[in-house]
Amino acid sequence: MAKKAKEAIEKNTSTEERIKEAARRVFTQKGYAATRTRDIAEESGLNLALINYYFRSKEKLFDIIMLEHLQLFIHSIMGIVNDESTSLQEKIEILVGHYIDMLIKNPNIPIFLLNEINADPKKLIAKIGIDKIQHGHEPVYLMKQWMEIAATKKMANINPIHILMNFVALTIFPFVGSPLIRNRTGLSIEAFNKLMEERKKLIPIWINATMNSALYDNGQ
Amino acid sequence: MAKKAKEAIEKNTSTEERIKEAARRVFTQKGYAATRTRDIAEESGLNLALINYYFRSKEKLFDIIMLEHLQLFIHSIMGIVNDESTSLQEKIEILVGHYIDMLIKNPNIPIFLLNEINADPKKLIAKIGIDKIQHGHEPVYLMKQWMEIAATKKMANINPIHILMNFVALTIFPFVGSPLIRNRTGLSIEAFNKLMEERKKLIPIWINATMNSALYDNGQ
DNA sequence: CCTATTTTTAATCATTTGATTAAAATATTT
DNA sequence: AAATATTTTAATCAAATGATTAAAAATAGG
Repeated sequence: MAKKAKEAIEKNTSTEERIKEAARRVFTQKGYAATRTRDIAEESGLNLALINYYFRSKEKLFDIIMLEHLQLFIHSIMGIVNDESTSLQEKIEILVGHYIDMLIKNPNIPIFLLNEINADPKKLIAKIGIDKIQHGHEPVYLMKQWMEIAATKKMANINPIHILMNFVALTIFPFVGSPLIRNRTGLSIEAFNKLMEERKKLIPIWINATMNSALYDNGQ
Repeated sequence: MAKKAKEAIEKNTSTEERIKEAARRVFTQKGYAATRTRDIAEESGLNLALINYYFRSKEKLFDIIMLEHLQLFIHSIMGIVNDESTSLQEKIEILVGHYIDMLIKNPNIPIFLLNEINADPKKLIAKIGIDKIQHGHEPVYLMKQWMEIAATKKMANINPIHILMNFVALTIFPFVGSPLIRNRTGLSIEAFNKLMEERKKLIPIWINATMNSALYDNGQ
């Protein structure tokens, strides 16, 4: 372990970490199939053989990046959805804010994840058991609150999956469609991000509106 | 042109068409980078060399499929958005119905398109000029109607891009996230499609609700 | 400073993959 | 049916690509 100490000291620039950072950028941008190990070597400025020296194979390195991304998406919100001190409405506001902040920093993670999941759903589920993403299986407190409100008939008589889909769609889709949206509208990245900031406030209002509107419009 | 006549007769099963059909399936499922010309040969049950014989290269064949998909998405709705006999509200209902029907038949086209656009936005715009998708540049009638309603202050004081994003997100995103949604909820394809059918009616209501709700909630 | 260990490098390997070719098979024309 | 044109096949090529190796360089420990 000659270099272990050195790595610990200058952790930020250890060879292993530099490869991972480069791999994260390239894999996330281009996807697994379009990424060459040589792209990662070039992006990191390191020798090609070091990738296999540190990570054994392209696939093993990819799995690490994929797991990181999945955790960033799911693990990071567990504290929010299980917080017993916030209301459902507050949780929605906090979640939207959390995700939009994260997506402004990492705008191409959603399309990366969705594409890789689509490429081979079974393989991904099998390889990266949900256990590794979700810590434990405690029932999510958010769900409990949801059920309570649904029971009081304050919520419209529609499948809650619709509301969940709407939440995810309204929050994440703009980033998935960002290249197309920006091309068609001529928006700069800054202008686009400003719109996303606006959505932090708008989406919770919209979610509210959709839940209530269906209550009336659906009844007839 | 010895076989041209034969092709014309049994158009459905001409070699060229069989390759294109196989290519459509494989490219749409796996994307350009992950697709091997051998996959297409195997899927079509035809000899590998025939792909190059009929289409010169993998890339040329891919371009054809990509153009078809883009047209399916954009060209097919031109009649709807330019119809002067329908109201804005009616147009939204018709568009949602049109897209959901199309997406139930072709559920993995959106993730395919979004991924390829993301992979290299400039290349795609350059290669397949918008001209080929959009016939002419007549101002879309839907836009005119939109502006009129916006001018009468019937619409909330938010950037119309938000509403457009919401429309696309609510309609398309569930299909993009389908593998994940179905895995997490345990829904069968049939049950999932039934939910999508429900959304034909729900999304126009929601779009309406979001436009109006923001009017009030945003004012303070 | 010397030795052992770890890390890095350049060269190379074995497959994979897009594409080509020449011959065989099939269809069309006369 | 013979001659011609077209389509299909099997074999092969050249480049790209993931991975390995042996030697060189750098580092750590005594």
